[in-house]
Amino acid sequence: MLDLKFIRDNPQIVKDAVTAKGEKSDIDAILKLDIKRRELIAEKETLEARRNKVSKDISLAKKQGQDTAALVADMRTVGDKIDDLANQLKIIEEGLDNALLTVPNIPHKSVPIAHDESGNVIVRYHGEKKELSFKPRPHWEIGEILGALDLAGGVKLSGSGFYALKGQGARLERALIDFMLDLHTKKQGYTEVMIPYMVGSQAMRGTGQLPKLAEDMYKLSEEDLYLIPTAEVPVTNLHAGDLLAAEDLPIYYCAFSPCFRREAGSYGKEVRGITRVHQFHKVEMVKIVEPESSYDELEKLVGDAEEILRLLGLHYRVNLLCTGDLSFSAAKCYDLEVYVPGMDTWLEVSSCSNFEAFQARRMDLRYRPEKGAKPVYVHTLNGSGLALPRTMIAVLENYQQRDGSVLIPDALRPYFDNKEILEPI
RNA sequence: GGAGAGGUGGCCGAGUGGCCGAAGGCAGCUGCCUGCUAAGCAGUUGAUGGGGUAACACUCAUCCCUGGGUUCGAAUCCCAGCCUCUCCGCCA
Repeated sequence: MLDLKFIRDNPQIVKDAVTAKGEKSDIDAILKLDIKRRELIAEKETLEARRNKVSKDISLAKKQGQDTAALVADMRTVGDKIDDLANQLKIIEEGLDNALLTVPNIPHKSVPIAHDESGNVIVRYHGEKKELSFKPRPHWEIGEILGALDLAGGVKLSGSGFYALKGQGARLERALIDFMLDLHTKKQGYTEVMIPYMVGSQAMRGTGQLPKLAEDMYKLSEEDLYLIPTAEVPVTNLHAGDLLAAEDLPIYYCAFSPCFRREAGSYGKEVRGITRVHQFHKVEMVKIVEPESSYDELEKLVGDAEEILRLLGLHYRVNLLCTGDLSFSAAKCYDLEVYVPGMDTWLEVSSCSNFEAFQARRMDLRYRPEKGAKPVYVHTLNGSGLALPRTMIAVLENYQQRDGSVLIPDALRPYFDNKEILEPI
């Protein structure tokens, strides 16, 4: 959510941002509502001031035994008018709030302006494609050979878009999770948290999933609860409504969680295997920082995610998203994409974003820069570190051998009983 | 799920339907004082929104869990909901 005052003072900047992100949001309507709102406030408060004064007069007059019937009757009509104005104001403010929730965040100056993903900029590559002396298999074939992946089992249980891991596959995922969490907590300074996997609509609104992405989430019919699409939601909202002290910042959290996504409207090319599924695991990093440092923190965050890929020996690239590809809430975002030879494509395994004060304002998360100073909204960031299915794909497809066995990356072996290789079963 | 208690400022905590934005304490800030530190003394310190200002100042309104209601007037009375705690039941 943007500051209403900012929109009032910089309507053109906001309109440009709406256009650049390809969103629909009627800024002029917001400005009109804002004017109407302030008119109503002025009118209502004038009457309230009068009522407050006269009510005191009534109190005094009564003590002196004077007749107050006329004043009371008068105030009754004033009270009715105030109620009427309050009702009008409520309607206007509800409209205004709803409209404000549809205004996207403004892209940072360093974000390239373009309509679609063709405007994204690859800022760097790491490593290079593995030279394989045979035709690489896609991960679903490797998973079959290893007895690691049970696609049919997932479908049987829950329908398309669900899968099961078995044996070496399940074990490999557990090793990856442990490896990532250890790196974040022991080396990179993150505090591990475990959080609920269902959250209320207010939390979803806080991080910006609602109202826009309601169709992409699973919702319980009996309660006001949604299954989380990412740990970003509960972890960031842990501090919703808080007023933090300067020395509390920066806060670095990491969390392992399942993620649930309806992927409404997605179709086609990615249905094979486990690149796009309704439920998957992810390790997520969340940062709550002071505004001045948030862009430095974003670069560090990307570096922390990259470190995982480097330690796993994977070939990847860093993609700076252009305005048209940037999500609703983000001001700037880098995607990490890893090369997978079996599918011969780049897979997005991490998305690292700076939301500036956009989420903080929605969830009312502030801090006091120094003693006695006014509270200020913090900046929030998050990044995957990493999404598990695609990391699995990357390991399987990049470390596969001619016979279908898969070498375990060195960094992972301590987390996998010092095993070196996954053998066909 | 059943029975009771309670939800007040950064934190703890008092509160009679009208001089309550709210006592008191802690923490914070500003002075003073003690050769450091601790203690002590005096003063000061809420948020949000409107108006106002170059910016302050100033000013008005709202806010005592949330939402309704009663009243000229509600932190205070009534209703509903949410949450916390204690006891009981059930349970991985």
